[in-house]
Amino acid sequence: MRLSTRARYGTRFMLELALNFDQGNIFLKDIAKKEEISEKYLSQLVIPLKASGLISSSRGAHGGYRLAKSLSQITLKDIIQVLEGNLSLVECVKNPSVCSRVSKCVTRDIWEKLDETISGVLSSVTLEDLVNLQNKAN
Amino acid sequence: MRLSTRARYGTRFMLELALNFDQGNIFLKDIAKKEEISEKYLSQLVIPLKASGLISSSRGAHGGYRLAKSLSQITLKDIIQVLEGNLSLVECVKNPSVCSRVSKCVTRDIWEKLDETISGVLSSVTLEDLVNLQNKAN
DNA sequence: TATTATTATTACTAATATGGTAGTTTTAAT
DNA sequence: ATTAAAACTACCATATTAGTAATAATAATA
Ligand code: FES
Ligand code: FES
Repeated sequence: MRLSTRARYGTRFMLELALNFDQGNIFLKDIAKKEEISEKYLSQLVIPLKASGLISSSRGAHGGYRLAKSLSQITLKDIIQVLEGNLSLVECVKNPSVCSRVSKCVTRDIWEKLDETISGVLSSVTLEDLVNLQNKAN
Repeated sequence: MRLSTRARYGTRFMLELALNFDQGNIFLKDIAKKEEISEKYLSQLVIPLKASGLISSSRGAHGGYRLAKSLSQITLKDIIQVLEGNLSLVECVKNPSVCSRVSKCVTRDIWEKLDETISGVLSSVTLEDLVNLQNKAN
């Protein structure tokens, strides 16, 4: 029950974009250095983030990445969902066909409740919140 | 971010023990059959459950497993903690030494909050609750 | 227009975790 | 002694995770 490095690194990438929201395009290279994340690995994570419309990019010199929405419109749930694929702790909660026991399985009801709780927390935290936390810390 | 089969199978094993709390020792073999779980695999999961004091066992003929505490004293958190080792979604929350960035990392605060929320839900559900849910369903 | 700096794409790989199976030994009741 | 169960030990196949490497496409600019 671990959050993948994809989700964690991706969140930190998004936070860096948020902290530099008014600076135009930011180089992936710079974020990788600042956050101590492998540049090549990070460049994989950015693909689904772009495909989902959370960020946009420009190629070539003076290229880079930027948020495609305002800080308050991007939640942790958005980011993690894109990078982990499916937020559910247990496959059969969102995809009942994988379990033959769905109708008689009490534990499934609990996993479902847990999923909803986690989603609730993640969707309540926006990039704006993270930026505010960061600023308060400094 | 998936709950392991260890945790899920183990929970179902514990639920079966709970449903038969007054029947004395229950054979692992019978639970494995009823819950459609590999007998050999399940026999690995009971080792930590026994070591943690949640269940006890008897060998030999007329042996088997039984809960070592009352239904209301065993929570899902107890069970999953034993089978997953560490409930934390992110290693550095409970073990700060693994991350060099702990002091300046805002995301860690969020992961910590999320951990607490999950623990809260899991420790609020006892085997007694599961048994009641099961009985209501039938 | 050649150069340069960036993102984009593709392919591979090492390490670890997961989800098992198989066989043997110990124990306790009959 | 026999039998039926848990306990222990060892192994294994597969999937996932985390990462590297090389190359192509693109866009600014000198
Ligand atoms: S865990 Fe899927 S139905 Fe029980
Ligand atoms: S994730 Fe461990 S300190 Fe940021």
